[in-house]
Amino acid sequence: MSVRVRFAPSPTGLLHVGALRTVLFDYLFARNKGGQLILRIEDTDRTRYNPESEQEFVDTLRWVGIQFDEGPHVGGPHAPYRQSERAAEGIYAKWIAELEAKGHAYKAFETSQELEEMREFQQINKQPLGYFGGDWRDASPEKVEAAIAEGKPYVIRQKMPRDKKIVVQDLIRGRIEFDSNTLPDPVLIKADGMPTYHFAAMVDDHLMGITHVLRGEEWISTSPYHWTLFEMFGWQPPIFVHCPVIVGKDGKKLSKRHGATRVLDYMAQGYMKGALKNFIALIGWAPGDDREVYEDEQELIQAFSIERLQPSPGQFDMEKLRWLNGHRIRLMSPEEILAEIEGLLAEAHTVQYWENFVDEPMPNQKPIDGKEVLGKVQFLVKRAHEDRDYVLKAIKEERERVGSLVDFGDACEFFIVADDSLNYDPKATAKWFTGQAHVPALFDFLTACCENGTFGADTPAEEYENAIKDYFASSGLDKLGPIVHPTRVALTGKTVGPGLFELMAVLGPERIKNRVARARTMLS
RNA sequence: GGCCCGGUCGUCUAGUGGUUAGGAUGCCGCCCUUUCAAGGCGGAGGUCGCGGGUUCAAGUCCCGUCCGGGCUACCA
Repeated sequence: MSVRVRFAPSPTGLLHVGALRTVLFDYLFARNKGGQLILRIEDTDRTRYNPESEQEFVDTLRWVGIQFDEGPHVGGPHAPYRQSERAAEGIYAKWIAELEAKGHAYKAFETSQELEEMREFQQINKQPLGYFGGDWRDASPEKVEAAIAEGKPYVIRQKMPRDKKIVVQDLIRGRIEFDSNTLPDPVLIKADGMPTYHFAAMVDDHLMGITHVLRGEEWISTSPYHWTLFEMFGWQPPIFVHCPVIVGKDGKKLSKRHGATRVLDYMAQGYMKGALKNFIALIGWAPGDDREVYEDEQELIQAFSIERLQPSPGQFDMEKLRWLNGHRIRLMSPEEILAEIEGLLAEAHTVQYWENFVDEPMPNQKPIDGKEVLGKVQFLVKRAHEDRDYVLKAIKEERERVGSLVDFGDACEFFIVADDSLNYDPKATAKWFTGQAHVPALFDFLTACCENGTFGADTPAEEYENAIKDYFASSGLDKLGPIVHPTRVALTGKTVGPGLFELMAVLGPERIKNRVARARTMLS
């Protein structure tokens, strides 16, 4: 039988990295097995429903490049794929009626206040918490009829078996045993007529022919309800796969204080979908050999095996993500990198993210100005429209020292900025300009080279190197540093960056001349 | 409290009775070099949560224990 898996988010908020990992596993598994991936929207809780949420899922999944074979936006043989719409079609009503007829479900008429009091009583008397039958599990038909006739609101509960060992099979943990006497009767249909997750998800999983249910491990404790529901209907249960959670640096569930949790925020920060997916797949899964870089997604799909999922929770290590992202950038051509940066800026969320960015600066770090970060990347793209070849050369030189796409904004800035608005780092000028007697002559030499054609428009880096080393030989200096460093500061305003000769070849004589002239005015 | 799940270098992990416990990241050093990186090479870092057992042999099997986490809603 063909593998069918589903991603079934509840549209209550944003799509975070934990959920991404679950869909990723769904996706990798489905593609590896040549099966189908289904999107189902679990919008049965009207109180928590967030109308923008579904769009968030669609945007995020589109960005990461996970496509569904069936779902609300692509249709399919089991439509509709939103549970609110399925409820309206009477799907759940039909199946709950069958369950009641079989005696596996019953109506319960307690008010929420009565349930509250019951819980308090249980707490005080150290009894197991939960609804184990109350007045209604074994109520006579007449009593139930009377309550209905009175118009009392009710829920429908699952009549859990008693004195029974319930064994749930989990693919990565094996048998999980529960004593049915510790399991209260869960609500299947709420007073508003809507099904709970426990009911709707299982009915749909069966109806949609789902073979493997991948979900977070927080569902383990409710899995015996789900398992027995399948037994009550006489349906073949799917294979349950409870994925471990992703936690933050302190071992607690990943939250805002660990950094971004929203998947789209990683996009905005310049992490590429391929790197993110590669990284996230490796939390809780490993191929078994020592491989961990998958440049080609097809290879990741091929390597993926659901049996190799791990049961223990994993931490989200930003440093490693950054490394993987940078590694991937280095594998790309400047053209590909520029295209990625342009694509990134075309995403509305990127702009929104940086414009509203509020940094929580670490103890002794200067805060990040989101608008400045964005501005630099936007400037890079703007300059790319004006002079694409030039910007590509700058990207090529800076490719070695970035961890994310947005880093190029700052890294390439000195290349693309107008000569008269280049920023000079005061510490750099203080170190290499002031009190350096040989620097004026050096600047004269550089200017002369620009004017006499030694530095031409197409002069390669090696010739810049030869010219400067010749000058060094005749200068009487014993180290190349005093020549190279002031030149670097004059041309870039910084002490760090690409190789001097390479960056000179990119800048060309015009810019070199202008910048040296400006630097000269800063000599004191 | 009850019921479940988990526990190998800081982190992600390999490992299914016999390995000097391997790889990656991060950290440190060396090489390269005009700087910062990148890259190459090397190093430190693990009494496999702890305690018992089984066995000639245990990270691997069994029991206990501790710690962490989840659930205990008419939320998912």
